[in-house]
Amino acid sequence: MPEDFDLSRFLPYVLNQAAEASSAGFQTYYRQRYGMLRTEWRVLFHLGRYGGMTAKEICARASMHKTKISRAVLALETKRYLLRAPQEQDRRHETLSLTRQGQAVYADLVQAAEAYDASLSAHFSQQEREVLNRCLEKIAKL
Amino acid sequence: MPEDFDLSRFLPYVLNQAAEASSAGFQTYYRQRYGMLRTEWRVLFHLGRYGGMTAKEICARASMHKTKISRAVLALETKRYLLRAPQEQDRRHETLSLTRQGQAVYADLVQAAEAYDASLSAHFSQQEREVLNRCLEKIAKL
DNA sequence: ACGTATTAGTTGGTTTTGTAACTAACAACA
DNA sequence: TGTTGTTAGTTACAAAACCAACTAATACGT
Repeated sequence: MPEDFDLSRFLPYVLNQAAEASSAGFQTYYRQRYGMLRTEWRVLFHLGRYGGMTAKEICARASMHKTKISRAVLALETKRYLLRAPQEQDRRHETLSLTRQGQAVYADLVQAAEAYDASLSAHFSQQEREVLNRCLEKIAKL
Repeated sequence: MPEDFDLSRFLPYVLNQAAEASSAGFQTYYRQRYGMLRTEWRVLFHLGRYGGMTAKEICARASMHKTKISRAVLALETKRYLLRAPQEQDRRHETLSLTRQGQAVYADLVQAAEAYDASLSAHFSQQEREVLNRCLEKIAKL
């Protein structure tokens, strides 16, 4: 029985392979160009897209652990891509927001991401792309 | 323009989220039960499924770096799940193969993987499952 | 007001990964 | 044979991820 188990049909395996392969190209871009890590561009994108929010909110949205976020925020702050502003009514919360420079980097990365995604999508039909997205979102929310 | 970029449509991002989410359940199983790491079960599965082969061949098939393999092989050897046999005509190559115990673990993990995959697949139609697999394999080979 | 419990975020120490340099075995060709 | 080049696999060191304990601010019950 075990003989016919096929790794290439085991969803967690294939998903990981695909995720790694698909990340490689974009990673090269933000690493070489801005010396950024995966967690860093993710935080940057959340702030760029949805505006100022706290680290906690990014945790929830991106489902990343708070220590990852904490370090990514520090790195982005050091690069002067974001600012922290402790909230008045509760100084434990700090609202994070992008600086001008951070916004510029975000804008550049967005266009790179769009171009990259387009080059990936070119391999699929409209319908495949829809099924793919629907399924992946469903899995991500498990 | 950057305002309408949607992370949840950026393939590398969603793929990573999905990959992580889908791996979690199975990971719990092999970690708790056998103290294994991701690279370790992958090596174990390659040997279990395709029989004895060298580290190099596993590298190629699984597209993992040789140092990862090297460490996983050491770990599996220490657990007495596999044996090394240097080839006579070229002692640089060593053929790796599972011990009885390794085969037993493999068999157990295969059934766990099958059950787990089935529980994931339950969320999708036959057709979705096919599209998904086809697309993922294509991406993995990029 | 005071002690206890929560919550946002950080820090420290260990584990895991990544990268580059290394060793050992072989090949090829003068 | 000896020199140079390649290849399989390992090791050492640096970068990054993981987890648990921590700090500081607030809330809540008494």
